[in-house]
Amino acid sequence: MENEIIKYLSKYMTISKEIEEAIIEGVYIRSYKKGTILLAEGQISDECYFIIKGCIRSYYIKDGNEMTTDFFTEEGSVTPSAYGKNIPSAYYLECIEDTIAGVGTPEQETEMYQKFPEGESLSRALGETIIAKQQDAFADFKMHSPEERYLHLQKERPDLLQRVPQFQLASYLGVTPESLSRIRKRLSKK
Amino acid sequence: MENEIIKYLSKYMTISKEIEEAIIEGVYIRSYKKGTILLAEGQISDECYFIIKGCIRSYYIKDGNEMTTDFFTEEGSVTPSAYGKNIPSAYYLECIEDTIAGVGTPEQETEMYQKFPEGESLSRALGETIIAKQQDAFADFKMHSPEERYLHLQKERPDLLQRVPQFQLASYLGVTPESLSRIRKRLSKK
DNA sequence: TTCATTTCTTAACCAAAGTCAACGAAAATA
DNA sequence: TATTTTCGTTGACTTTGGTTAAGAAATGAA
Repeated sequence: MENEIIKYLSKYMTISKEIEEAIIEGVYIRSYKKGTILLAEGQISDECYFIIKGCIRSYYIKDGNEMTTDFFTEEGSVTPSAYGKNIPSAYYLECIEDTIAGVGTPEQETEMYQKFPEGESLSRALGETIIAKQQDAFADFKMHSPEERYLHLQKERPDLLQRVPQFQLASYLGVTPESLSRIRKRLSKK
Repeated sequence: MENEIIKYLSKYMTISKEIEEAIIEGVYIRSYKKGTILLAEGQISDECYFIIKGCIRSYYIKDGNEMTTDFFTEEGSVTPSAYGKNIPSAYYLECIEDTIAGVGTPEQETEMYQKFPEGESLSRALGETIIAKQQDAFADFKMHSPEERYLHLQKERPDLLQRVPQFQLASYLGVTPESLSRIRKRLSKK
């Protein structure tokens, strides 16, 4: 299980044996039932997750409606924006499938940084990559119509169309469930 | 001038006298004429900016049209997503006003990290803050109609409505210039 | 200042998305 | 399994935004 985490991190920098061991020691593995709320709006967040198996959804609640902002699946990491900051979270994190994840805490992170300062470079590099990806995703969103966004999702993350309820995909794509249904109908006729 | 940078960074962590001096030594101040392209699509980016005075716009070009993704003004920092990564930039950076900025380079940064490892914590903290802000902005965008987004902009960054051409605001808001014109007309009648 | 270019506004038309409501299908739960 | 709730689809209607085109206003350059 921990190997998955090392594999993931290796994409961003060379992981020494020592760091590898520190990570394996520090991170603990947990499993959650489908429907588990990992973080609720207003809560202080003190955990971040690395998904080994399953799917986590992040969403806001606006006017009583859920507004899905992202889906995280295998090999994805979820760091709540309020993580370790002692400020209440603006959004929810929910396991929409039975999920197994590596769980990290600020304490464990700080401890690791003290032992291995290189860890901080890693976090920084990872953070920069996330920023770049988010910028691209946002620009892409603005540049395309809902229909184009659906097609793009179909191409890039076809698994989501299978494993995620449609009304959650709808808000993720920035349309109503009715619209998404119509988009799918329109596309199936081509 | 350098004081502005220190003031900005102080929001995110305590800056010791030593770091302060290192920053002042390392960062150099430049001024750019309105219209200067700081970074073009396809270019390798090796500079990041801290705006002391002026305005920088980031935009993609899609089907020959400019697609504005952000405006950075006084006390804002601009780190191209490809900064220091040796990969070509996906977007442009342009000064849309005469601009004075502090300029940082990867070399200078690395040098600073070696002298002051705390600098890395600072970068990390700053990066996390940027990620959180981006997430919120993206969620907000999806949650609101173009009209609501315009009102929000009017409330949060009223200066932009004055200093930025409307067609650039339009793509930033995710609508055509014609639509933005109509939205403004609609709102003026209330 | 004058001329040319760019930007903003308006109008007409069309396509797409939002809204409201109804109904059947699927899934969760007792 | 039966019952209840949630989810997905469809239809009718309204609102909004995209497109195209034209002209007015502002901007910048000669």
